[in-house]
Amino acid sequence: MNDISAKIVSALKGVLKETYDLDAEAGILNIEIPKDPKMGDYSSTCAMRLAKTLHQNPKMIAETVAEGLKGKLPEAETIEIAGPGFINFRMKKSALASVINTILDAGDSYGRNNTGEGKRILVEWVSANPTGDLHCGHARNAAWGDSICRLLEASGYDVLREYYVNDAGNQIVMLGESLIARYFEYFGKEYPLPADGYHGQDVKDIAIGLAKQDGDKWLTADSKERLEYFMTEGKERELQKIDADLKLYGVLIESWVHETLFYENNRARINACLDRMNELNLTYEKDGALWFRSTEYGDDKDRVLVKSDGTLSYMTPDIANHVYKVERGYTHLVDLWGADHHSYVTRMKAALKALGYPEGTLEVDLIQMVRMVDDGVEVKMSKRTGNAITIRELCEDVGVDAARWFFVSKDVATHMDFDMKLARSRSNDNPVYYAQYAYTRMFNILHKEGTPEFRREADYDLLNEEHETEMLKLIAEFPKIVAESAKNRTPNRVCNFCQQLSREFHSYYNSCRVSDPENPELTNQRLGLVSAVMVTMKNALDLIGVSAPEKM
RNA sequence: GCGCCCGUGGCGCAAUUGGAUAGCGCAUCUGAUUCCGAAUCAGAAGGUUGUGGGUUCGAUUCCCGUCGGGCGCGCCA
Repeated sequence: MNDISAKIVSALKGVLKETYDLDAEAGILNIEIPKDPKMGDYSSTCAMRLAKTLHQNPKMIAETVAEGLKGKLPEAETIEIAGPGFINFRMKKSALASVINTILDAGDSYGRNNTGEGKRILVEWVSANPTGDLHCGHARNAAWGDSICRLLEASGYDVLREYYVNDAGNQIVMLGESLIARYFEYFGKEYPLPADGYHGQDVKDIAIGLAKQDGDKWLTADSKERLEYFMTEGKERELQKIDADLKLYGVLIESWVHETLFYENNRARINACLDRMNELNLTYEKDGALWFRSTEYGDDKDRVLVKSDGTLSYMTPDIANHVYKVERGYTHLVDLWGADHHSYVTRMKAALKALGYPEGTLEVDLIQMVRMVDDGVEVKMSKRTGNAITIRELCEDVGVDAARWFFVSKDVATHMDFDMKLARSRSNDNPVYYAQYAYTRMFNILHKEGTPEFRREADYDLLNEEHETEMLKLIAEFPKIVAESAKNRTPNRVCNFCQQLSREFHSYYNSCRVSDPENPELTNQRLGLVSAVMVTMKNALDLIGVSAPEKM
């Protein structure tokens, strides 16, 4: 909500109270920008929304409300009724332009809002097994999650960015065995490489690194001790690479929670969960295994917690993981999982519900599959390594900005083809550059030799072009867009916003000259507008992890 | 078979969360640089929102059916 629409809302609220003795809720008073600017700058649908409760024709309500608004909204130039009961407001130019100073005062923090204040939210994402490099399937997850965190932070939430490291399962044993095999190979010795082990070049490289660092002492070492060592080293080195690749990709993780944490002290945290579940009569024994009665909480079958051989199913430590999040004071949990794990959502929600946490504690965004396509052909493997294309390769190939824009601009609920040829192209086909080019154009205007220095004004009354009005309305919407994108976790809307603002600006640039020596007054006001648009654009791009270049 | 997700111009995506004549890019056609960078702009053409019903002032959006595509239905992780 910006200053202007806030004023409209409060005026409407007052009138509804006076004439109908009605305390209208926020949803009813929602202010919109009409698609067609001819309708007005802002519009309210409250008359239509109230038709039922007031038992009146929406058009009549609209007329009554418009009548009541007379003299109460000095910022409005005209208030008109249209269609089935829209109330359309055309604002005075100076009222719309007041947002310029608001933005220039706020600077980097323009767009920040307090809609999430007091809410503690833990976002867990990426969470790939530390057994290999992150590939482009993870890249969609990583970009989306990071943008969600940026949006939540900008909206005042207390956010923790977390990565869950699956380092307790059999896959780490396989990693250790695979490394040992490659280590032996380096010294020309035989050691069986497990069939379901890791055969890629990346694992080989780690083994070679260890061989160079430690020499051949592990060839003859105690086998148990050796496996322990290669597992730990392998995991650590894989995690370092993952961390480095995420940083390269502009993704920040603050907290790494290892699955092994829950196994510490004889499974202390896991057993505490299991004890709680037993006490609540949520479990039973069958065929030598311990089961969770998840069907009583909406699942289609009961799930095994402790297998008949005494080891734990994947879910069990993960329940402890989620309990641990809540224990640290996070009341809202968000997980980003691959869509192939969708059945797991019901299971985990069931567990949390059964343990007594309120409904809605956990929300899961499922990320649909990505196909990498280059020039119309699906690319399954990287030519260089024989494995899936890694995030690092993707960044080197198409650039961080293009990669992140492409992944964030499409709703993760839809299947996606990532067009590498398009992402790579430095041409007008590529939507990233459209937005970035708008930014460099603005920068150029302001920093061109001979452009006078902008002086802040009390009133910007000369900005009468239609494009100017449209841009003012758009940049005024930005904090609302940030707030809603954070709440709904839809960073793709920020991409749309960047596109829209760029389009408006490019169009303006071609129809009006900003810097006009003949008219210093108008020039100064336009410089103010361009500065404000520039601040907004930079902040918007930052939310999706895309840079705002001054030169291209 | 059951469950979850997705169907919007030729292609890729939007649509202010139920609002007005469904928008944008690519591709196609026509134009625009003596002037802040043409990685740009202006215009034309292109649609029964997969399909059939329902809910209401109003549906791309919500509900039910149906068709098509993807994914999942382990004491794997």
